[in-house]
Amino acid sequence: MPELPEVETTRRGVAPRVVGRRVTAVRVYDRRLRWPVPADLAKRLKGRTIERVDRRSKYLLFRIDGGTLLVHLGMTGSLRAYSDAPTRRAHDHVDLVLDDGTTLRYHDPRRFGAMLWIAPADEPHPLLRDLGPEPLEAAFTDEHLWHVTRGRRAAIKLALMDNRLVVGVGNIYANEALFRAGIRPTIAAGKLSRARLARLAQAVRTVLGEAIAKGGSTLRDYVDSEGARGAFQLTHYVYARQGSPCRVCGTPIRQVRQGQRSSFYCPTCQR
DNA sequence: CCGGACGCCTGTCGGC
DNA sequence: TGCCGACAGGCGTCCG
Repeated sequence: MPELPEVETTRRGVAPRVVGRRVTAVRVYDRRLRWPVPADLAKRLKGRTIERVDRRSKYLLFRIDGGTLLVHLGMTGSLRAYSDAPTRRAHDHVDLVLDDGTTLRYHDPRRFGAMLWIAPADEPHPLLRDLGPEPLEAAFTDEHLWHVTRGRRAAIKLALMDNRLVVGVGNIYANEALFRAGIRPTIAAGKLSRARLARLAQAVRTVLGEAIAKGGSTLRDYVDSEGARGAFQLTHYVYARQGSPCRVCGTPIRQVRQGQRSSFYCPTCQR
């Protein structure tokens, strides 16, 4: 589900609801996420204040005095802040209750997400240690993308989705960025010229930026911290549009498999 | 090191 | 109507 724009939208929605608040109760309904929710999570959090909410890649990092609560939304996860939480429904797994009565609820049908505690002694955490640059920060330069793709025979789309090269770009936005850059997803990364990679880096920035502005993409499950769906899916050029006419030239969009995932491209606009 | 495939899990959809 | 396989916003892990 959530790629960088959806996680960032969640962060922006959640932060003002939780920062400065003290955790008064923790309810774990189901510990069976990607890794078990720590048995002592309540002990770590209760009585502590949430000081900040950061994002690194697709991880949400709740900075709390004494450590960090790491939350990943996996494919189908969502975090919602309720002033008046309804009774627990199917796939609601964890509640954090705050001192003003707000309930921060983690919901995830497929349970590919995670909720972990990072103590200061665990830093740098293995999940965060080897991540590449943030695509919307200065470290993600044309030069960087060129450098890390030299000698790579893997397809450019798979390279874009490799978190060691650049983070946050999942299946939707990899496809959309490649369309905007006019690059076929199947081309070997190492064969692309500096100029084409510069165009791709720019496409990644603009696609992610526009998606954040529209609250992300909602295909099925994703909702933001207030329960609202994203709108960016309405402007997808290729993702899930196989057989439909390209919005630019009218050629039917093609679908292929790469690395067990679907790729979509316009055979005319992308070479 | 690199590249590719496999699970993890539930829900949905299309074909028979 | 029911059953069955394929597929879905991710990613750590294992294999060659």
